[in-house]
Amino acid sequence: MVHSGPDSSPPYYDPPMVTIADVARAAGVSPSTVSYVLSGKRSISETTRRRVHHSIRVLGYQPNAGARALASSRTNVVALVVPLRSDLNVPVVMEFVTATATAARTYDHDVLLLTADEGAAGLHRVVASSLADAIIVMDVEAAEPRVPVLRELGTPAVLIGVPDDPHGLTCVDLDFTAAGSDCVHHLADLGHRDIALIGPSPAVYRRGTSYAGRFLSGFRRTAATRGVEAATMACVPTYDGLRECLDDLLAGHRPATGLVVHNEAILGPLLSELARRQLSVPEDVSVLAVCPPDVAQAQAVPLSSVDIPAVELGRLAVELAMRLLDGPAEPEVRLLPPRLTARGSTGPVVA
Amino acid sequence: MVHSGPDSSPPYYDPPMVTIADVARAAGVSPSTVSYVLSGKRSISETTRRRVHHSIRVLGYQPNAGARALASSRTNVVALVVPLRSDLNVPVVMEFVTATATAARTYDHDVLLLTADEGAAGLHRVVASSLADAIIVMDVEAAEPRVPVLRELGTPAVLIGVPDDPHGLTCVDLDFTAAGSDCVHHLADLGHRDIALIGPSPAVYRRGTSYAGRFLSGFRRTAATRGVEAATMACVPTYDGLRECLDDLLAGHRPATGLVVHNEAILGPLLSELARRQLSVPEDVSVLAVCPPDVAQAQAVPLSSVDIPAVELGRLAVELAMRLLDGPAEPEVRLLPPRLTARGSTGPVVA
DNA sequence: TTGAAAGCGCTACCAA
DNA sequence: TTGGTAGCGCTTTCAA
Repeated sequence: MVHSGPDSSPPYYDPPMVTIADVARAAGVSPSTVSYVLSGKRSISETTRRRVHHSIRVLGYQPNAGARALASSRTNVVALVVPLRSDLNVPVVMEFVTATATAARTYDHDVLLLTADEGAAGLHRVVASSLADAIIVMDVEAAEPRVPVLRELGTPAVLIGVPDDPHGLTCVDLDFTAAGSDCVHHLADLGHRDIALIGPSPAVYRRGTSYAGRFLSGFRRTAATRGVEAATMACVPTYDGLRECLDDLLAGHRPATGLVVHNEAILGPLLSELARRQLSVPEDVSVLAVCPPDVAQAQAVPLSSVDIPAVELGRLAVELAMRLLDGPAEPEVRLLPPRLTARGSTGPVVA
Repeated sequence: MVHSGPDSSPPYYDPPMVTIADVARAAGVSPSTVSYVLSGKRSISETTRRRVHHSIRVLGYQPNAGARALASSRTNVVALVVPLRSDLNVPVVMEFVTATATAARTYDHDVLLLTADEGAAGLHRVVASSLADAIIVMDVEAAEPRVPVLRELGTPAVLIGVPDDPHGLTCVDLDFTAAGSDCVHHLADLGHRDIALIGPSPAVYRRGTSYAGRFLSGFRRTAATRGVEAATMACVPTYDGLRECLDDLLAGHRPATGLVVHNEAILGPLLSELARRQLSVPEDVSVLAVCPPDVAQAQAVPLSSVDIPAVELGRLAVELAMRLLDGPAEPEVRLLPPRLTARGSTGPVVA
């Protein structure tokens, strides 16, 4: 006997597609009426609306995305360009990605994922093929090569980060300049006269990553203002890299008593290494991190930190993108004010 | 004087859309010919092909995705469902996501991002609205609630992870059972008689996350075979959680001399805490991790580890999805054999 | 308040 | 080897 029954059915068969015409027929109205019920673009009598909604539910109707995009020139998709770099803060990036996707859904949009390695060509492709209505770009550099493309594409776009020339573009970010400044103030207020910034990987600075430079300049400027001695070092995110940094920063005749760490990946190693060197936090050295709150909490010593509000930024980016889609809006650079939370890893200098 | 000039132009204007008809006209052929040149679905004379390609390049033509999807019932998009959980291994998830996106591009596909919080409804939505041709699902649980939906949708799908009943579904994953087993063998071969597994968060086990259970059972079974004493503990991924684990595992009259760590987030804290307790690795205690190689390398002590091949898995998942799209294919569960790399954190028991 | 129907840009069938 | 053209399912004008 030949195999038969449910198991011999082909693995994939097309499920019966329900169209707007099916709904219209079932509800006893015209397709255009169904369309208008869905879009709300013209007034519909209460009874008609109910009948239509009922049919939609019963038939399990879902508008065909392609057809809708073709007819309306709106895809209801936003493209999100994520960095591939591993020297970036992975958890922050991931938080951002999920926040964006979640926020997009609240506006009835989906997210198309682009990787940064496609570069400007990727942006072109997505726009020219009408795959998305708007673009959100992460990991923006100071001299961002994608910025001119974005401008000439004329597609609604939101940058996470601020390039040197944000003219005509919508950007959101944490106010890293203020963050750098706040960190210095916090430590200076506690009496520290010798502080140090342990920054991201040299590669991050080298390619002019927007936030790194801004944090650095806020840090330096305020250090000068407050008259504190401030060393700054890029730090390769490995245990050895960190060790080198510490050797430099904690040696000498005026070792740093306060460390600002703008490099999430080495927070753990830093605390281990300090412990190994018999330095206790915050008695011997204060540690102030720049990272998401949950990361700060999870360390061996809960860290005082300036939050990186990835979720808020994601939400905000989507919100601004939607505003751009709704019609011409003034380009703006929106910087969220930093929030510093003391968690016990920073304290007064012990004489 | 009223503002005028380039600056007063509206921020977004529709760029002139180039259609297949434009290309056809420019090349002096019919639209269908252009279409066939692009799809390769029928033979085209060399001269025609060249003329068409030339026009495409000159005009900068990009096929409209919506129109193409509507006409061909193929979106060239795969949906990727990512977990939102923060108790998961974020870097692994991110590696996987980027690997998937990159691999998809090599097949001329894009990736639509879905978050797991949409659940089965999200799968429904994407399929019913023809947003994607195939679905890749991460973070699969043993009694995966999305599995029945996936089966009845009949859409090509690939799971990362293996549910209890993978019947009719295509799955890829690391062979975690073998991985658990290999870890025990490695330590037993080094002479360890008392070993322990520090696993993922209790929440991960509680919801029956596929890989966690399989690793655990491989670990236990082999421990029994080899006659070694094997403790197993779930570990909340915080410093305190870890401390508790260690208190349990290293105390008693037969403390563990070998630790297998299937919890990436606590690797750093673990090493710090061991150092704090004056236990050196591997002299006093061997540590064997399950994590991506770069994470293992970056620790204070480079860790012997079983690799989690996120990139390979992403590629493979896409590859299998593409195969499913090409026509009926046998469902299969593809488990990658584990690879254990010794990096010096595991050694013989010191008597 | 509703319907009819003309496309949106592309694919793929039917002809040649 | 090529062209003509009928749709794919939807939105949106134009008319009633």
